[in-house]
Amino acid sequence: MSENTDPTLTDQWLAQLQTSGYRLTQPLRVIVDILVNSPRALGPVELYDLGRKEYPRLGLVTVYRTLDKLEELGLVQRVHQIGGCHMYLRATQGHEHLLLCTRCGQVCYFKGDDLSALFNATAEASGFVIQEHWLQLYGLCANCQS
Amino acid sequence: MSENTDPTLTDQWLAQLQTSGYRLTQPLRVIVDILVNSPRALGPVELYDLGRKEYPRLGLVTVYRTLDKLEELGLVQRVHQIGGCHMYLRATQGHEHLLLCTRCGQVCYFKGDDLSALFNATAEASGFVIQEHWLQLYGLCANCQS
DNA sequence: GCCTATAATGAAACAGATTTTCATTTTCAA
DNA sequence: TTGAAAATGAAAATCTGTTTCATTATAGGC
Ligand SMILES: [Mn+2]
Ligand SMILES: [Mn+2]
Ligand SMILES: [Zn+2]
Ligand SMILES: [Zn+2]
Repeated sequence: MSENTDPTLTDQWLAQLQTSGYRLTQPLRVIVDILVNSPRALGPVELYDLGRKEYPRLGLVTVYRTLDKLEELGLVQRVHQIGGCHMYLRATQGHEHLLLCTRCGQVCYFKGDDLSALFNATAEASGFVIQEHWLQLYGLCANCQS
Repeated sequence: MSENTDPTLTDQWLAQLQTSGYRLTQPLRVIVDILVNSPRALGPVELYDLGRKEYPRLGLVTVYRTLDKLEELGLVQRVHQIGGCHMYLRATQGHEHLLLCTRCGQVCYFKGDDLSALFNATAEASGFVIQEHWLQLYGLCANCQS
């Protein structure tokens, strides 16, 4: 196990996985522990490399399968990268959005956007019925500003 | 050439490509014409199939290379799909965002979001300097509501 | 604690998307 | 018109992600 700075959240995830009918295996525990404690989004291969430090015979296939389970349960979400494919990150809680550091990848969760006026105006102008919105901010974290 | 409903914009793109040092080839013209006139985002293979109707010996590699050029010049942008890889679309002009139909893919460009209050509050709370934002709305277009 | 049904794993093969290589063709400025 | 250089397209290579299947680990019943 790594330093496990947040055992409570790890346990919550494991409990939810078990409740949902999944078995708690060693590879699963390792992957959950890494994701819960990561300050930034991780790609499958990154997660695989980190995971093998804890559990050397981990397979990349298991990483993909575990990410699918966690995404299905809403515990992680995809973060789309500007260039290519996406990475995974602890999901936002309720109505939160992401603020990502463009230099180090540090992620910050925020809430408090009220876009209803914009939605109404846009719906009226376009004739669309608006169902969802997707908002993400980019910037420099406190560390990376120097 | 297809029906070419907007020759002016096609010409603008070609002029900008030429100014940037690119040669105006037949495959390039075909791809630009399709993208300028598309009402929805297209994937590379879709674009390839459409392109071959106009220019049968078009290669898929050329589609990829042309999309790179157009993206580099800011003429097209990627649209991230919920599941996997992205598609390409005429880029927004200035400060516009996208509203996409979840059923037929129809795209609508809109402007008028004022998120400055949110940016200020979030910057203060997080210590980040905010550089960019990414906002995309999803809904049902007028046609798809029935 | 031991046993067993079955879920989960990982190696290998497969599939799909994108990139690289390289010989040939096309563009465009002289 | 000509030729240097850019662009093209076929084929091979690379990278991601998925499927298959034999083996292993888990959880629940004893
Ligand atoms: Mn919101
Ligand atoms: Mn994406
Ligand atoms: Zn940073
Ligand atoms: Zn529609």
